Amino acid sequence: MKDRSERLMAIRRLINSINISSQEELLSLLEEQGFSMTQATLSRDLKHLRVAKMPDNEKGYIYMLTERQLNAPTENEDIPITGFVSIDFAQGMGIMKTMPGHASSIAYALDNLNTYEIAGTIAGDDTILIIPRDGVSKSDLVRLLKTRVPGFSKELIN
Amino acid sequence: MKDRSERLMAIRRLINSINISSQEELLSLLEEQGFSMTQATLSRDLKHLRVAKMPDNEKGYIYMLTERQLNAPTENEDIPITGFVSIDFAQGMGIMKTMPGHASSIAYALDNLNTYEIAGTIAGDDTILIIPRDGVSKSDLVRLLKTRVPGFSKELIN
DNA sequence: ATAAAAAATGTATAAATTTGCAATTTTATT
DNA sequence: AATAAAATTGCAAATTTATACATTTTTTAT
Repeated sequence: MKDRSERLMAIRRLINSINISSQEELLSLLEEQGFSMTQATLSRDLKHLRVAKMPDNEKGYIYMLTERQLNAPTENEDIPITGFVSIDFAQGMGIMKTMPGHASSIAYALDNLNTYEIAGTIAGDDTILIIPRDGVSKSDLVRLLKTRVPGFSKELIN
Repeated sequence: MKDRSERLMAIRRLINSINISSQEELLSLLEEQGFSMTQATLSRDLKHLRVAKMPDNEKGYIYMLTERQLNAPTENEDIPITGFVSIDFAQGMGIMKTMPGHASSIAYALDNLNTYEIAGTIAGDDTILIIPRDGVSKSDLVRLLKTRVPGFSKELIN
């Protein structure tokens, strides 16, 4: 069985690319991709991802990613980020190490995720300070990264 | 009993100002305001208004106006429009008569409703051509105006 | 004004979604 | 590695929402 973060990422992708009108429908799609779970878990996942359900002319009701809606102009795809080395946590903040010179481009990509959890970032040359919003825990942040950043894995966490 | 358009407008206002998590809850609020209806009708109203339900940290789930979300930068309040005289329909389009010189400001306000139904407007001096999107009927348009434009009443329709 | 057509609504029910609880799995700590 | 703490999940039940159908109301056309 694949892991939860992969599943959350898959859910985002599906909702972004297909108009889906029920959890049962989404569940089938996920099962086709090798995920195994119950509808109850899916309900919790959708809540976690802040997925909204809205009326739609064609399909009656469809699921939508809400971060995207909130930032209409910019496309909000999962941004490919390369060059990070590791991440650490201290003082309630994330300290991400990158390859030399890569910090600002990665920080830019992180900013563009336009996610609730990250209040802001500050980039030097090979280090990024990630400032989480109040109430956001280390594990929230880790989960976010695993969910939104392809290639991000737990091996990078110190 | 008040009429449907008033009710739709009231629903918009409530959803905009309060975080509401269920139709039953909204139903009570509406009843306090003198509306009388069943949950089934409310469900249909919400679908009609394209109201989405999305996860929320505080209340679990809340209803949201989706037009607003889609146009984050501009606030999307009901815009007070004064100076219109009457509206007519021909060739599938709306022809709105206004007081002299008022056409362009009203057209501007209409554009800023950012509503699905209206594809665009063209304003002269005292006449506005309202071009509905394909598939939008005269009554859809009338309902929209009654719903979004305070003071708009059926007496103005020719 | 009357008939025909379209729209709106309630009732009852079906469908969809959320959640409490207990159990399992994962993560952190000593 | 062992234990404690936290997170994830399934199951079943409760809650919430949508809708088929019949009926009433409103609109449109004659």
